Amino acid sequence: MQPIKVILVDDHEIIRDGIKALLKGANGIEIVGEAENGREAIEILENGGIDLVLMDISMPVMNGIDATKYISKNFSEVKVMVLSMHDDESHIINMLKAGAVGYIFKNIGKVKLIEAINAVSSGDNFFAKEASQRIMEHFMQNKGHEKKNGSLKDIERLTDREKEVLRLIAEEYTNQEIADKLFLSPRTIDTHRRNLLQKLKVKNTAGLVKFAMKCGLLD
Amino acid sequence: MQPIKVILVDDHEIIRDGIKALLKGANGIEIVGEAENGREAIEILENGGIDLVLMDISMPVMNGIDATKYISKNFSEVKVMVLSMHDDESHIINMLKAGAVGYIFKNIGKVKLIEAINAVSSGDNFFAKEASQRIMEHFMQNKGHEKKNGSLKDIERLTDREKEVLRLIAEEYTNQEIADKLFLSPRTIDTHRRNLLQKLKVKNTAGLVKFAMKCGLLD
DNA sequence: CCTGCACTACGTGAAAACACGTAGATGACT
DNA sequence: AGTCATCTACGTGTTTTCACGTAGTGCAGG
Repeated sequence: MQPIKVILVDDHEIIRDGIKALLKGANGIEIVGEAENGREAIEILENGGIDLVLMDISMPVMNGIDATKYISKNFSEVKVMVLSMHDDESHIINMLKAGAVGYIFKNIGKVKLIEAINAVSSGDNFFAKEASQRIMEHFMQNKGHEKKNGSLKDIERLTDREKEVLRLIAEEYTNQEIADKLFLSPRTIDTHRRNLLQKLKVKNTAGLVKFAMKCGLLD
Repeated sequence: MQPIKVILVDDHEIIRDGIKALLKGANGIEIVGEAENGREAIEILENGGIDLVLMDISMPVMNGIDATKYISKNFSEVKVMVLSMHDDESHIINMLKAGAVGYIFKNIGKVKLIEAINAVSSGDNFFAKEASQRIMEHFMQNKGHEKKNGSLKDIERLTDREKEVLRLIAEEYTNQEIADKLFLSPRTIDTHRRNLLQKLKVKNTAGLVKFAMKCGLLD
């Protein structure tokens, strides 16, 4: 079997050296190049012969997300596996959307790293524990959003006054301004606002506005 | 190391026998039970001691999707890996949403099966090639939706950092929380926020969220 | 009649957002 | 060599939101 040809993309030499050390003596895996940012990685890929890219996210010049987008569009035969320190949802989901087929963390061990490389190189996906959790959270969250019925159910639980206040909040007015428009006390608007937060189970103004838009309370 | 305790859930005995044959002699994996449907599987789980369920989807009495939902809600320490013949998107996505952490096919080989079991049992995800492709398609599809109608002129004037901050604002995080996620000072987030307000010519958080939604920065 | 709901409103205090100004570091571009 | 954009961050202060509790009024339905 041909060895899997891998390049390392990370702006820290220390990290690259660490990975090289981990993979030293691993059968069937060969590190054939290194790059300090996405731009350099793409230059290497243009010469061909690469199977897999181990990609960091935050890098100067061209970050991992943009690089991965470019690679999965222009070098579809090349697999990109993310090698990151960040386990926050936005990074993980963005990399998935960009086309990454694996996501592992920099504290990974030798055995697991080799497993992961083999998995993605043969077309499977490999997501480390924390990444998996975030992906699941993302799906669960969407599951909630899917309930347009749920949203519609919620909006029916709002009173007319509350809907009116919600609309004005989404139109960027402050409580004071809303109070003036409706000839009420700002305290009253505050109360409506708090009831809205509770009824819609959101944390703040941002959540209120998102709900208002999804329910078509605005144009 | 304790062996991984697995139960097989499939309504065809021949399949169960096949898997058992594949795993015969596999170190660290022990098949400790079998069930013909989701209901039976849950009964076994109630006695405890199970690490992993290899779950078919279409079964009589209680199907794999409902069983997986129940298991991931009530036995959160138990991993569910789907062992299916179907590679269509809806089955895969539904099982993901139900809480499955792995998805493999019935034509899998011995080595890969063991790899997959080890991966999910240690908390990682494992998705076989075709499943990965469907998941990616699902993400790409969402990506397509993102680009519907939006003031594209405006969004191009935002820097990457600003877009990232804007997205997190719309996800109901406070400046402090965003700072923690991005490893920055809250002051920096405040600055980005003010620059966003100015660039987008809006008055407050509500305006920022509306813009983010219109431009599809969110799901 | 009484109960529940919607709407109104106040007190207090903490947290967050908003509004100015300023400024160092970095890298790109000319 | 100098300008510009970007990202980072601090100081100070005001306004707004958020949290928790409380409470009067009016109105509809059992």
